[in-house]
Amino acid sequence: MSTHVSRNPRWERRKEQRPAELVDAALDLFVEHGYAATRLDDVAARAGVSKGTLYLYFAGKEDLFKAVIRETIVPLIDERRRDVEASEANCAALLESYFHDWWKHFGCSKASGICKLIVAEAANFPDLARFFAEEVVGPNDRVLATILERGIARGEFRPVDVDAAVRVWMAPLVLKVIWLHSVGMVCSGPNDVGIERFLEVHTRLALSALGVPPERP
Amino acid sequence: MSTHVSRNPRWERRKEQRPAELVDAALDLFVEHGYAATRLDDVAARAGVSKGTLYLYFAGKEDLFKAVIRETIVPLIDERRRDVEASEANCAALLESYFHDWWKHFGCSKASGICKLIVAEAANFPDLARFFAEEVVGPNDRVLATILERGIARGEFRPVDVDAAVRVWMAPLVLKVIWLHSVGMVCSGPNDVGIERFLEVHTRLALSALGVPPERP
Amino acid sequence: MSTHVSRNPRWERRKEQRPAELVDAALDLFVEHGYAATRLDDVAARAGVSKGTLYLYFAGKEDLFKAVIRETIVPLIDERRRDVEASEANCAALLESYFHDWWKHFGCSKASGICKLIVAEAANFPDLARFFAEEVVGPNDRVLATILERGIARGEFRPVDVDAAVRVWMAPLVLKVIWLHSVGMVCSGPNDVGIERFLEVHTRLALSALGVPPERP
Amino acid sequence: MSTHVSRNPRWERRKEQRPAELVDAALDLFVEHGYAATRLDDVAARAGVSKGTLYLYFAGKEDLFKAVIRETIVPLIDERRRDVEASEANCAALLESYFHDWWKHFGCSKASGICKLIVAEAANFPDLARFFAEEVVGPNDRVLATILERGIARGEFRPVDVDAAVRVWMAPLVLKVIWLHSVGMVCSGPNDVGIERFLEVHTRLALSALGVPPERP
DNA sequence: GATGAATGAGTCTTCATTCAT
DNA sequence: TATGAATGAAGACTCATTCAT
Repeated sequence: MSTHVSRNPRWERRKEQRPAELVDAALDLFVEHGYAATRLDDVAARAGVSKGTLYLYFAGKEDLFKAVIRETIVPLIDERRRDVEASEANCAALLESYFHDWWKHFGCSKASGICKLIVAEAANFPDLARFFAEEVVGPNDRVLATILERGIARGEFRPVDVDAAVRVWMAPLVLKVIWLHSVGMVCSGPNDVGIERFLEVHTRLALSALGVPPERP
Repeated sequence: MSTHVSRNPRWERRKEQRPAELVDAALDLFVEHGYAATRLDDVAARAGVSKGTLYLYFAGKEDLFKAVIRETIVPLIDERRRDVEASEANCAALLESYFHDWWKHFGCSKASGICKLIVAEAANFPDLARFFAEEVVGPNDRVLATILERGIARGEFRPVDVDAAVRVWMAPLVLKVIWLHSVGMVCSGPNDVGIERFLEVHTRLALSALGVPPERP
Repeated sequence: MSTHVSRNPRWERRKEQRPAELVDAALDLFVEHGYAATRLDDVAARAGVSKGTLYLYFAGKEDLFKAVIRETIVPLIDERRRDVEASEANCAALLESYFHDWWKHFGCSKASGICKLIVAEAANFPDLARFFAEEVVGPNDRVLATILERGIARGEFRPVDVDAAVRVWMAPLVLKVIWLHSVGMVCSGPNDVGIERFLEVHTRLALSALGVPPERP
Repeated sequence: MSTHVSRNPRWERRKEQRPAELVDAALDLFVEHGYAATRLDDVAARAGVSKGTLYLYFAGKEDLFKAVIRETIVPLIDERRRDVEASEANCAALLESYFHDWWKHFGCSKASGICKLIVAEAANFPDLARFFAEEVVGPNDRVLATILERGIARGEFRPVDVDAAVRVWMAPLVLKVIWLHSVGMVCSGPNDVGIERFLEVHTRLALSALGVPPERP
């Protein structure tokens, strides 16, 4: 094993890791400053490479942006879907764990900052917004819809308008995410409610509306 | 009461209206394109003045942006509070009309675009975000909380965690507003639900959770 | 009359002259360095304005380039055509004066540097090449063709293939122009021939080929 | 005769051919796009090597460009001179075949693109322009001068100013070459004349001017 | 020798801001 | 007051050149 210590070579060859490192750096900066206010120089610097290197891996700013979405969000949605498909719990428990897992695996991850980003930049980058709506929002809604449909079919839930209910019940989670990555970053909001209590109440209200009485342990 | 007779009333009135016209034009463009992508050239053009004139009334882009937020949002909050304070209906009806009125007077107005703006630019304008949280979100939440507290106190509603429920139940409306001003502008989302049906379902689910059975006509 | 001497105002307002000044500066630099090697910064500097000002009058580099052609060459061609149409000399004299005038008004002007430019950049800016071929080369050739056709019709010239002869007889002038703006700029060519003698010989050879015997004074 | 047995003949031959292959690829691209618009990446790719390899053989873009000019043009000049020196035809026939051969061996070859290159880049590469003027234009003109002088000396041609006539009569061929590699690449020019007819007419007009009557077969 | 990942200076272009008129 | 011509700093992107492998 060589004990040779390299004397600060001007750069290092890391073809494999570079894209992921760049996407990672870009995620941080895009989420923090928004799309327009993020300079590619800074992304490169944070990834520890020069501006030019970035262009070896991505065609430009928009391409990088798309890569960020593809690499960071889409896998998380898939994961969520697989979890629910594999679950054999009763539907009330499944709904509860869905909300909690959604938060645990996505909501409180860095990647959730993308939601704010998309909302902020949709008008200027319609392609990205459409991509996000189709690849993220649609599939994600489908997972919750599956739970509701299953519960209603089994008689565990009172019948509801599933499509509308999905939007209504995803909203608190999504807006919480958006809030935390925007206003929540600069001030503790008025009557801020801790996430645990928030999820608890949200779940309880939804189950009540579905006709599931509170458990008494 | 002034006895001053203006020599050129039309022109002077104009002068007093200028700032409002500029704020109006700026609101449209900021909502549509976001802060960074909005050019002052375009704001001036839409207001029918030259770019230089804009600088007679505002110190710069930031100042204009802040004016837009402050001038546009504050009046709406006041209006919302007065409406609810004046109501004397029963609480279920009051809740229902609150959601519908919120939409009718704010959600579908041009001003609701501010929500998206704040979220998108919170990181770059922290003081505005704080202002918004304190002056808009807080008071607005308070109105809904009042309704819930009154309903619970009167025994019309089952007891709930009011603060948390307020956040949960405002979220669908707020996110809808944000969505319509962003992704909704460039594509019809997946399982899009019309606003009427959306409000209906939302109200019904909330009332169910509050233990109010559906009316039978 | 004011004796006030302005103390170096940071800039001067010259809406009318600016475009012409910029086109002028651009002509110099484009001819000297070619299209790609000319920096807009330098064009602006030579015109005495800042880089930004250039963009007030031209959409970009290519637009500026087109303007240079339009403003500097096209008028000269028109002038040539009007001269010939108005002439009432015999055709031999007309041909001779055409060659000399072409040189005097165009060949030795700064504008003739465009010929080299077009040739050099045609591949990268096909639009410009086509524009030049249609607006400059075609009309210019037509003028010479008119002279030849008139001479042949009147029996002053021996019949020749007019279209081909036009290309053959314009070539020495055009190539001379191209040469002087390229190789001729950096060295006095081998067996360089002064322009007067060159025109003389060219005219004489052409007239000989057309069957016009040399004058004996 | 070397007794050295190369261990890997194919690979070694390759090594010796590399520079020529690179020059060849560069000629194509320089002629097609000009100096500035040609990327070394593309040159390397066309030669089937990596960009780095190019730098093993040439100091940089300029060096490669100079190599292209020098390597490509010199052999052609020599060839042209030898051809004419060897001819024993009468001078009218010799002149005719000179024009046609010039076209056949040089004008329609890839190498003729150099003419356009030199013209386009003379200002940026003055030493190349001088080299071209001395090593190419001079010797080439000399050949035509030789023909004219011989014809006049033998009484086959009417006396003319040989130096000037040489420039006049080379011009149509050279300009044709330049045109075909520039404007001709992107549009069929106005009153375009096929090369055969062009050469025919050019030769006929020159011979007429030299007092050689058309042949009657 | 050969490779191609990495570099960074250089250029076009945009737009908030200034200021002579 | 109002104008809009002029400014210049800033950022995306390119590509000749270098150098670790």
